[in-house]
Amino acid sequence: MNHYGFPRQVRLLSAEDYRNVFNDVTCKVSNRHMLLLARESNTQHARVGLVVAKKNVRKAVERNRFKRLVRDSFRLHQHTFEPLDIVVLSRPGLSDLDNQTIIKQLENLWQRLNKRAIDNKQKSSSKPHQANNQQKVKNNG
RNA sequence: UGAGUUCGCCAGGCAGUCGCUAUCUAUGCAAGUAGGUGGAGGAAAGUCCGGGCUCCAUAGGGUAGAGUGCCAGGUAACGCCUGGGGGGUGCGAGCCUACGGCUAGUGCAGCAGAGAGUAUACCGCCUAAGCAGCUUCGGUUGCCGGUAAGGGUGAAAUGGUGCGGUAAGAGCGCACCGCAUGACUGGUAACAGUUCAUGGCGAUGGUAAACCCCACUCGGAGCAAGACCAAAUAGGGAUCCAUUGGUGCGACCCGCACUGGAUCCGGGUAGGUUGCUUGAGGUAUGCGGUGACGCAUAUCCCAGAUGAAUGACUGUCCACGACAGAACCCGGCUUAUCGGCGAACUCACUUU
Repeated sequence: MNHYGFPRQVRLLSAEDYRNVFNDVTCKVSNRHMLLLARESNTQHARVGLVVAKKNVRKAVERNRFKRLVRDSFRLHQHTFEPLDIVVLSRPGLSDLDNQTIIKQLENLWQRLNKRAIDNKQKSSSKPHQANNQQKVKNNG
């Protein structure tokens, strides 16, 4: 088993996967240039998906660059994550940053996201009533 | 050596580590794993033209509408390219050119100016026949009249120069130049001409990216085209026969299809598969052509993703790396672009 691969299992593939995340966001982390949304995954590992709007990043080259950096950063950090479905969104001004700063910011955001996910887990385990409610919502949606 | 013109080519290299994708081989029941090989551009861009391909009807006739616009050729086709002609521009190599028709018709033209299209009499020039005034009786001034040579206005004032001619002038006449028309010669043609004849030239001003006329071209929609598999949902769908009425075919008409009856049973939204890369293909050589390009032979297979691959990091070298990312595929055009290299040619200067 390769520890730092990026196969199809760790990506969000269909429109349905994305819809699930957007409809039921449990963790939300952002800075000036990007926004991360996440919810608990149905799988045993973390998965990632990308939404880069043409409005925010005008040039195709820049969009590709950002996507590649996110994928690479995720690939290298994937085993530190809780099992989450994560969507990374772009914000305006992203194309002005160089590779180094984007990677640094991503590492920071990964950590914050992970921490929040763990906090949520502890909360739900300490209050089983609330956890049941969440379970119900999931089943309905 | 410097300045410039045209054409062509390249688009950081090398090594290591970790990845992605397609494919081949090995292994495995399978998921996969290991190894090999391929993996963005000259513009992939804008979507401005032209094709292929697919469906609509097998896209046929006419009208409307749109496009193109010197000539010839190339091409699958073009609004592209090549060669040639005319015009403009540069000392030159070259570059630019929306370059059919206003002697078919209709329309348009600010300011200035007397007059701007059936041209015009403001100043000036001429005239003393007629009328009127003045008069030293010679004339002179005004009206009437002639005149487009001179001034002035304008982007533009209806051939130019010279001589004759005249009251002053005028193609009014003549010579030369220009122009037009018709021959002739050369050229496939556009067109050209130290050629000939005819015309005095207020013929025939400009504007057609003004309507328009002429010639030629064009059916529409697009890979989210279309085909197949197929949860859900709805109750229809396919084939044959018949051709009065109704509906549809996305400019309109002609025209064509469907609706009716009989027989048969599947239907098709989410999602998936396919279309999807072997092609008007590249490279080399030879032949034909001024050239665009064509033909022949040999050889090569050179991205095919689909939440969307072709990257990140480190080291190193140097000229310190621009514009920028395929999405059905080609041919162009246009726009963006750090720089580097090569070839041919032009001009200037120096040396021999």
